[in-house]
Order: sequence, then structure tokens, then C-alpha cells
Amino acid sequence: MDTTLRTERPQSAATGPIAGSRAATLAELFALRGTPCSFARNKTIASEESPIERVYRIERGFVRCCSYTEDGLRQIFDFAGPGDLLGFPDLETWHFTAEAIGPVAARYLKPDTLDAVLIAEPRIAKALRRHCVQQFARRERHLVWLSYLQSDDRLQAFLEAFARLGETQDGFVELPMTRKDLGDHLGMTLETVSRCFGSLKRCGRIAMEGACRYRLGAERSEASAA
Amino acid sequence: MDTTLRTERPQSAATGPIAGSRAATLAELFALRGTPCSFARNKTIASEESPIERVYRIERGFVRCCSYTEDGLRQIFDFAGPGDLLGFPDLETWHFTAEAIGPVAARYLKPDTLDAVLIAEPRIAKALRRHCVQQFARRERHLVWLSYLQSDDRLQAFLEAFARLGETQDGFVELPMTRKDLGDHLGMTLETVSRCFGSLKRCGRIAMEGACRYRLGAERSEASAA
DNA sequence: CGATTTCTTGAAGCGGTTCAAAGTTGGTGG
DNA sequence: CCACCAACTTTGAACCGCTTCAAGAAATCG
Repeated sequence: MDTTLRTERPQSAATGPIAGSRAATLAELFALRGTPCSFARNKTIASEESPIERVYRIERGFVRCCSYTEDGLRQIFDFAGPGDLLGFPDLETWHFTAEAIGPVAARYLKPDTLDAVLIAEPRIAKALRRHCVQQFARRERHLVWLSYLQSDDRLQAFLEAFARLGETQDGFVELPMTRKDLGDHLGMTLETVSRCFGSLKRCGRIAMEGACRYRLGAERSEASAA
Repeated sequence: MDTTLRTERPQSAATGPIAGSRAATLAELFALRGTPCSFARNKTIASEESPIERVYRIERGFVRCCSYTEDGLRQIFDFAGPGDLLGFPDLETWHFTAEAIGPVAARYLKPDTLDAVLIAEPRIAKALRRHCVQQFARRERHLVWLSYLQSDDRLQAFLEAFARLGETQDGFVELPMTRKDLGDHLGMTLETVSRCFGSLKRCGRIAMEGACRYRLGAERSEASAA
């Protein structure tokens, strides 16, 4: 029900269980045995239907998890960020396409490696099951948004959920994705997304700084214009 | 990507691996060690947010997996049928409500029991992970329906998917749920669902027998009325 | 600096909702 | 067996929110 499906963020390096060669959490496992890699803006990290040869954990940047219909429409299921996992060791093929929104840094493991760890280390196996089912719950929340919220509230629900993982020091959150991306995520056109930003601003439900930085709640710095 | 997330249906009882006390599949495990139980029409099997004390496998009947918003609206995520699992051993609480649409027969295991099996029997652990991730893919398919299909096609997509698990000898499929249930699943009102049945019938995309039995494709028995 | 991409805003049209009423089905009891 | 009732389904007409198409503004990049 909550959005904290990211595995723990701050992982204070070499102290603690990492000292031994046996990792106890997914974060440790990738830090210890993962191979670093990176992707440029708009590069495809994995394609729907292609075999899963690597399971990634994102370290920096954001990724679009999406699917294309035969007529070229795109449904974005999720924006994955630092700490998120991409791919499951038990599936043969990717069930979505993953694309780097901006520059992305990640680490990966081979499914075979992960498989072996899952048998040897029940805590990791459990963590992976929980990760999977939490992603699952996230999709269900998304379904509720699409069914029962109108565009304004849909955008606000997204902004509230996203704020929990992108916040900066001054309370503003940076959006890495375009209006089109948001539209493809929220089931509306980019024009409607833009209009919704306008109306949320006008109602004082958010404050904006340029097109890509927002803060929740009524504006505090600027005069509350009617 | 496909809809066969049901675990294998025909489970020819006591022959094969069942003879030993060690089950190799989820179906066997529930057959061997599950406790039978049943629910009357419209009874709640599990409530959102309540602790998961049993993990069910449905044997007969259909179940609504849904969530209620604070203003009483209902989103049905899935209609679970024979062979489907309800609940995950690794979560503390149900992330949806499960209600019997008609009479339901099931078997259940305690999460602790299942947990122990998962450690002892990697094949079952893998099967459970696959089950979870397949349900997951199902939610994603559902998201695509809601975002990009209009009502007619949305209903047809559902009817096609549902046909794979409810078929009867004469090619007709029986719908256990009401128009309201369908509407709450497909993100439309019950009136729109009814109108869509009408238009699919008129276009010859389905044939109906009463309000609750349908067959895909153009009608063969009746004259193809313009 | 111009060129390209992204974002914003406007006006017309359509699909689905809402509200209302009539038709259908199945179950219960006289 | 039929009358009645409740629940469900179908159909109609007016209305509203979002899309579509179009043009202009702002930001980004070589």
C-alpha cells in the first residue's frame, strides 16, 4: 500500500555484513557482486520479449518501464529510480521495455548467479519476493488512479507519490520526464497534462519553478494570487 | 504475456509425485497439505489491510479481487478462478479484498507452513515467484486496456482473455459476474458495459445466449442479421 | 543566432457518464 | 401454477471531460 518499494537507499559501504563475502540484503548483494554499467539518455536498457540476461539495480538516474502497442502507443507502467530493481531471475523474457530517461548508472547480476543466491540465502529470496509483490501493489494503485481519478487528481496523486523519492533540499522536486511521458503514464494526452499542471497551480495545490520543478501544497514563497 | 497464470488445471490425483509426502508443484502442495474450505455467494474471503493468515488456492467458483476507495467506489483488479492463488506468504497484510462471486470451494495453507516449504523445496519457491510475476504481468496488461482501448474493445479484450478459462462444451462461456462487476473491472459504468455488449453483438463480434453466456466471433447458429 | 524540441493555450467534437425509465430474470409464497 | 417482488439488464437523452487539431511561446542545443 505504500510506495517504499525501493530497497534501502543509504548503504554505508564497507562496514557491517558486507565485510564477509555473504550479502544479506539485495542492496548489499548488488554492491558486492554486481557489475557496474551505464546508459545514455533515451537508450534502451531492455526490450519487451527479449531474454532476460541481466537483472539490474539502478544507482543513479531514472528509467521508463513501458510497453508499446502495435499502433505505436506507449503505456508507461513505472518510472524506476535509484534503488529499484529491473528484471526478475525467474522469467525467460522481459515483460516490458526499459529505457533511460536521462543518464543512468546501474549494476547488474546474471540470473544464474541470482538463482544460486536465492537457494543459498533465504533472506535474499524473501526480499526478492517482497520486492516483486510490492511492485505488484504499485500496479494496482496505478489501476485505481486510471479508473477513478479525473485528470487533475490523477496528476496530483502521481506528484505526491513521486515526491517521496525525488525531493531536493529546498522542498522542490525535479521531474526527469517530459509531459508526453507523464501522459503515457497517466493515460491522458500531453496537452491535458499541461492543462492539469496549470489548474493545480491556479488552485494552489502545487507550486512550480519552470516546467520541471514542483513543490506540493500551497505556495509559500510567492503571493497566493487568486 | 499470456494469461495462463493459473497453475496446471487437471491434477490426476494420487498417482505420480503425490505418492511421496513431498510435493513438487503448488497444485500438489495444496492438494496434499491444504485444508478445504468454502464460501457462500458474496461472502468476503479476505479484507484489504487485514493480516494474511491463510494462503488460498481456489478449486471451484470465482472470486473478485478488489479495492474500495474512501468514497465507496470499487476497482476490481482480477477475477480469480479455479487454480488461482490468493495471498502471498511474505506479506503481512492483504493488499486487496477478496469476495466470492458465487459459491467458492478452496484449500488453504498457513503462511508459516508455506514459508518452510519454500526453503526446503526450491522448485516450489520458483513456482511461487513465477506465479507472482505472472499476476504482475496481468496487471500491466490491464493497465494497457484501461489506457488505450475504448469501451467496446476493452470489453472484447476482457471477453477474449476470460474465454480461455471458462469455456463449456458448446463453445459458449458463462460469465459469473454482473454488469456492475465488469464495469468496476474495466473502468466504465454498468450502462456502458451493457451498451458495449449490444454493439459487439450487432457487429457480430460476439454471440450471446441470455445476458450471461457468450461466444467469440461471428454467430454461426443464428442468421447473420444486418 | 537560428533550428529543433518541448510546453502552453484555444476551440470544436466525441465518447462515456449521469439520470431516468422500461424490460427481463429468478426466486418466494399464496 | 401464477402473482409478486427484488435484483439485474437494457435503452434513451442531455451533459461534461478529455481528445483532437492547430497555433503560438519557451526552452535547449548546435
